[in-house]
Amino acid sequence: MNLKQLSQMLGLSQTTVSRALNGYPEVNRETRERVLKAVQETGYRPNKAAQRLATGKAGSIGLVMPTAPGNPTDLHFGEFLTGLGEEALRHDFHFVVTPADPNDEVGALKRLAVSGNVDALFVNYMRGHDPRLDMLKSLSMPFLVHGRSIGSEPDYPFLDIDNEAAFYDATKLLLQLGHRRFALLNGPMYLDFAIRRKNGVDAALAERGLALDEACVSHTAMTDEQGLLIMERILQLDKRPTAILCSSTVLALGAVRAINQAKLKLGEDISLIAHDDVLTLLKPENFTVPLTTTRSSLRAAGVRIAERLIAGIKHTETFPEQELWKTELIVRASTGVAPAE
Amino acid sequence: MNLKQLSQMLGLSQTTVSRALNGYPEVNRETRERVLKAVQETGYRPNKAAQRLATGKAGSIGLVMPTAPGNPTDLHFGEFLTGLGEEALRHDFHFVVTPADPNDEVGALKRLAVSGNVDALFVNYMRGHDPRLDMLKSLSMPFLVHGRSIGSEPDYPFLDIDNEAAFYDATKLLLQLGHRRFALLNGPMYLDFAIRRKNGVDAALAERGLALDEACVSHTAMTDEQGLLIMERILQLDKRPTAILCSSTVLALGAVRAINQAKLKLGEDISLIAHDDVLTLLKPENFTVPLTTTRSSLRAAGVRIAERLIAGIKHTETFPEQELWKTELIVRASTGVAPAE
DNA sequence: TCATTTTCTCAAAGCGCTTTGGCTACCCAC
DNA sequence: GTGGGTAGCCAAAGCGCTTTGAGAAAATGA
Repeated sequence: MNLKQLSQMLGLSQTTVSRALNGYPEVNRETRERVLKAVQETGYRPNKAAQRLATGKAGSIGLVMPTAPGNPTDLHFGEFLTGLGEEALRHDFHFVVTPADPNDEVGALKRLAVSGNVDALFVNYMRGHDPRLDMLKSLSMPFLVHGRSIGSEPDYPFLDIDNEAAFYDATKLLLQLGHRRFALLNGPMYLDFAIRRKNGVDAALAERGLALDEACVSHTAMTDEQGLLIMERILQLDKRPTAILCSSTVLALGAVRAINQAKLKLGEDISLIAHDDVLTLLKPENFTVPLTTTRSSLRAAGVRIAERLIAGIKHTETFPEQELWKTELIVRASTGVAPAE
Repeated sequence: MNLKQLSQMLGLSQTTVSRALNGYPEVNRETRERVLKAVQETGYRPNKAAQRLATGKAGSIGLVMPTAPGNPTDLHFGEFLTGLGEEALRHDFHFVVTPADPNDEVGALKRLAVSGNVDALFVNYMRGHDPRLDMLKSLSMPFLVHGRSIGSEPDYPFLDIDNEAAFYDATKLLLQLGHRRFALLNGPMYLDFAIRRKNGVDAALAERGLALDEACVSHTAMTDEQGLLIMERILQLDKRPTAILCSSTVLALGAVRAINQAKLKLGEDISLIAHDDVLTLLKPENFTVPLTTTRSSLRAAGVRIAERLIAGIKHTETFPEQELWKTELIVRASTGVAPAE
């Protein structure tokens, strides 16, 4: 069933039927009702590809899903997607998800953009001096960045959390509790958020004339396995740190396991603060010793980003183009006074 | 840059350029190379919507993502999506993901199908007597079901794991270890896999003249919170079960927490077997007491399903239309001899 | 009453691609 | 030298929709 058939059935022109469906004013009320009724009965749905071709709009948001054989599933991605979906649902939007090798994200994004089946693009996993930014700016298509790109002119629309402040505050808290030796379990070094978080830690330590020991800083994928491995290594250091900062509760999961295995008491022998993306599965309060965290909901970010992208497509974007969310520092039992030397 | 411009630039007709690009034989080798070079230089990409309209094919797989405000993110969905993506990447396919309220999956699926921007459909979270099946069969579009639908004629293409056998075997093992009182922490009752798993347990118990106590069977969302709650309740029963079966390691995560809190020893005071979807984050071997599991990789299923769907679209499907994967029963430390009465 | 506006409808063009069917050379064989 | 075959190219139709520009009918104003 297509427009032609439907209009023949009704004895109307395609024009009129199309207008009736799209809410144009120049259609008689009776006629419109007749059309709507016929649509109900026949179950007619306009062909999206044709609509897209004719209008240039398709009600869809494009995004690249980094994936490679063997790579672990990213919990954070799923949580974020849930947020996007929640909002897209309200507007009858859908996503076009292009899987891409993490090393070819710029290529994948370009293909997606020129393919002509998305109205807007979204990018995340931002890197320092991210090459995708120039490409996005050259396109005449709305886009939104989750995160930022240190080293690039901040003249693009983004939503980010204040990673530097989050880790500055967390470090400050630990300093106040008397800790002097710190470790940082961070995400991959090339990612923007990892850079900023480290900057936050560095800044807070510098104020006290302290610095991170290189042996106590790691930049890895954010899996619990990595957390375990690195923490095991760190715990074997001569002068082991008493304060641990983790870039994700997923890393913390492994780190805590290592701490337990070493028979150390979390919150007494060793303190830990993790960044909490509010992952459904991994609640910091559900750890045997509830974790102190810096918190910011990834899912909420997804909702907000979908909201802004859709507004951008409909040209109703009135929100500020750049948002920086503060994180909350929530103190639970994994932080305590530094043990005596 | 579109076909018309490109062909004018080359002094060729659109036909010839199109043919050159799509590998048709009736194009001179020289001409083809000239075209390919021009494509390189101009960065021309065919408009997908137009291609779709002209050919009816779009290189995309449609799927519905169940989501509702407040609903927890489903870890299993993400893991599966990773698998789909991994395979789609190899064939330059993408997904069109429509978020939908879990109560309107059939409607969402229909919209997706008639929208004309997917070549094939995929459905999961199958229910008993699933209403989507009739709809799918009436469509002339390839589709594939992950799971099955008990109560419906099995005349549709599917990939499923042998849930009944998995839980039959697991129960059998526990029986052999001397257990007599069982509990089952299952997924939602209306879902096919939950029904079959319960059937498996029932069958194994029946062989010994035993049966599940209704108070020891739960049907809930598969979150760790639910696992905790239910396990806490079960542990307070007068004659508490000594053997626990869990439909997911996520449920087991909560259940184990309850067991620990009750100061019971897993594998001694109480035994537990969980189904392991091989979630990246939740490895059964990483539990404090490694879990005995029935294992089948959700991600591998994703890869396989993408493979079959794409083959179906390209009309090269030669695989069996219906696949039933066996699960592995892997014994670790969470199962032990039943405690003396 | 006629001119003018308003209301409703339509035919046709166009979005960017693929594909059908036809056309022109050119070659070969008899 | 004619007929048939093949290689290589093209014009035009068509996919299903939206939108432009225009026209007929009805309503309005003087």
